[in-house]
Amino acid sequence: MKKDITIYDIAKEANVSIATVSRYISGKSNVKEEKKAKIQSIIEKYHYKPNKIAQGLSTKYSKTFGLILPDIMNPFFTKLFTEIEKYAFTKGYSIFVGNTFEQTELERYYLDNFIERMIDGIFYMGGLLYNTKIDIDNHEIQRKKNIKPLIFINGYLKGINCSVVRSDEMGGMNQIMDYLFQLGHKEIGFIGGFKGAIAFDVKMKSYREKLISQKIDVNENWIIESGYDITKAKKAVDKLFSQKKMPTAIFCINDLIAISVIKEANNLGLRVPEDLSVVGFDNIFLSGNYIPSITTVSHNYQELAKNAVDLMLTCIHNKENSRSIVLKTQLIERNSCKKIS
Amino acid sequence: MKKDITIYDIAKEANVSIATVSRYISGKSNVKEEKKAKIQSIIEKYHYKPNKIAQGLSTKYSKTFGLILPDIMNPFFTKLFTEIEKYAFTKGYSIFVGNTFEQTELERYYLDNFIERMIDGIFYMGGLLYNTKIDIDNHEIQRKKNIKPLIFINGYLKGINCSVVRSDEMGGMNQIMDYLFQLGHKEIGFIGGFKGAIAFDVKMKSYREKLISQKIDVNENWIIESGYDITKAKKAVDKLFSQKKMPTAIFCINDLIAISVIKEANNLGLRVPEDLSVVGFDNIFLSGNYIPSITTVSHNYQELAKNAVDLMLTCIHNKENSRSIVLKTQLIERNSCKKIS
DNA sequence: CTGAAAGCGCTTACAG
DNA sequence: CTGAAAGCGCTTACAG
Repeated sequence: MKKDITIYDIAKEANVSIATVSRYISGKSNVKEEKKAKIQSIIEKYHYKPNKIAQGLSTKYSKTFGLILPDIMNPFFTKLFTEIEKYAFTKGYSIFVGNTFEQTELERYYLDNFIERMIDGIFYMGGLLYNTKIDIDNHEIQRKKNIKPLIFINGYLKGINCSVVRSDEMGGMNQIMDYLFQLGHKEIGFIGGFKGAIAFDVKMKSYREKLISQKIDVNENWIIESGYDITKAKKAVDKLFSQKKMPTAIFCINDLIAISVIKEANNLGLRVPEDLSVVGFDNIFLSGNYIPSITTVSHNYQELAKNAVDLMLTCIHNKENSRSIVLKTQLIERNSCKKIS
Repeated sequence: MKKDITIYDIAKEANVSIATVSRYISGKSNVKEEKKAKIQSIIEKYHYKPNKIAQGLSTKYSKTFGLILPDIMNPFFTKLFTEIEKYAFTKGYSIFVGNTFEQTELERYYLDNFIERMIDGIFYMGGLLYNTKIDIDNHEIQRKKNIKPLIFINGYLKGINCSVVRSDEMGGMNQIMDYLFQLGHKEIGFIGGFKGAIAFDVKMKSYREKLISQKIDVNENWIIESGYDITKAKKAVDKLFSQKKMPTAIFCINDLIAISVIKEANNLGLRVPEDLSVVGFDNIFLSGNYIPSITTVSHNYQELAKNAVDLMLTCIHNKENSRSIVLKTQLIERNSCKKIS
């Protein structure tokens, strides 16, 4: 563990001031050509890298973002994280992720931790968003938002005026419903999520409106709020399957739940799509590799990430007012649904 | 974006020096009770949080770790990351992840980035480990290792003397082979990975030794090195399936490949396990939810993470010499293998 | 184009 | 138990 070499060492050996070295490295000011060459060679000689912590303290920008999400084991979030991380990296930013496991408590810790670490902005994609008791915490987030730019991805908190970048989940859900109608389904179940979370509410709204538009009664027994976690879905499925009358198709709030539904149907001797049609949401990389492959709605992950980061960057530098960016979704038709008569 | 409040503001209002505030917060020195109370109340009043960037610069410890891995979309890595992040957080550490997408180039950038960000230690679980041309880069890692503690998780680099925390993959693979033998399989294929990577070499060693111990000839046509990525497995499977003679069982280097194999078998009209037995490795959360559920070997993720972080902590503070910690694996028997006669 | 100096927000010997 | 001061490694007006 040898001593780090600093800008002083470089300056000394190059016979210039540290200011000159700093200017050369940042490229923001002109430096005489001979000096440039000299400095560069010494930098290379020692493999010198400027200390970003020191830069951060000095400039007040740490070049890091914080990312709050409820469960990075869900490939939806893993994918979004990956895309954000990849794109942010090209802009010189690194990411801290706060995996809240859907615990409000942990979310608070992370938020504080991010502030302590001088992150330049917060991407918020879950946690409280998935909690119905959000009101209590509004002021908490609100305070953070007053300190650092905060951008919601695929959701928002009531009462907080923030920029948001999101998929058109309403549109996606509408496509799913239309698709199921087109296949002849009128009896459609809805599994997963919790009331009060945007990801749920939006889809539920479409679900009800679409059914009504087809003059189909909503069967409340076919709506089961069971969260987003694959481990909790089994029970929900059993509950649905124990109904006297079963729907012919089930919409699942995400692909993980869809997998769980298909798996449990299989355990109970029902085949998908022969005996039951199932559709998911998110188009995680596994949905195409499941048996059967799962019909779902895809987000444009890359664009979501790019837009979120770009928006964050303008928020940081131009203090821009809150904006809302909505991206198209796409129905991915695969083999988990069957036409019925 | 209001002005951050600092230790100076607290000190001023409490009528003490910043040193006293600092001592109170760190808890490392005694501070008179009245002052404590006063300071505490002011801290709470302003929601003051010490700036970790400044602390880092001052103490030389940023309280962050860097984590290098090849593909966080693979639930094996997501899980390991989650466990490390969770445990490290309890110790006050945050994590930067460097997702290399198996590109040596990116790995170098991340390594440099970590150093620039003054991370206190590096967890290394992939990237170059999965690259056969590691020799070229040895000195690269070696240099980093001389700057910061570096711990390998589930692998190591030849020629680098480093601490490593790993699963007993040899033992796990032996269990798999014994299990297959016990079910009557003698014709066993091997899909995934690349020669030169530890995760592959160890399993391959067991594979060959076990076959030989049973006096079974190794059929080189049944060994297909196709990497670790689910998207690249399909071709490998097709290649194996186009053979005149097929094995009765296939070992897959990880569960993602196993999923891919089962899926492709299914596409080709073969049923698992009736027509073909398949076993994976890693016990990702999906393997129990696939159809059929997949027999695999599980790592003790939580212990792996805990041991790695604890070891890192002692490396940082006690400059301890390199150690090797090996954790037991466990065969998880599910429904992807069949007894044959 | 360049350098001396102040400042970013902390910690920690040192002296009392 | 406490404070003044130096230092961590940078950046950036300011003056030239």
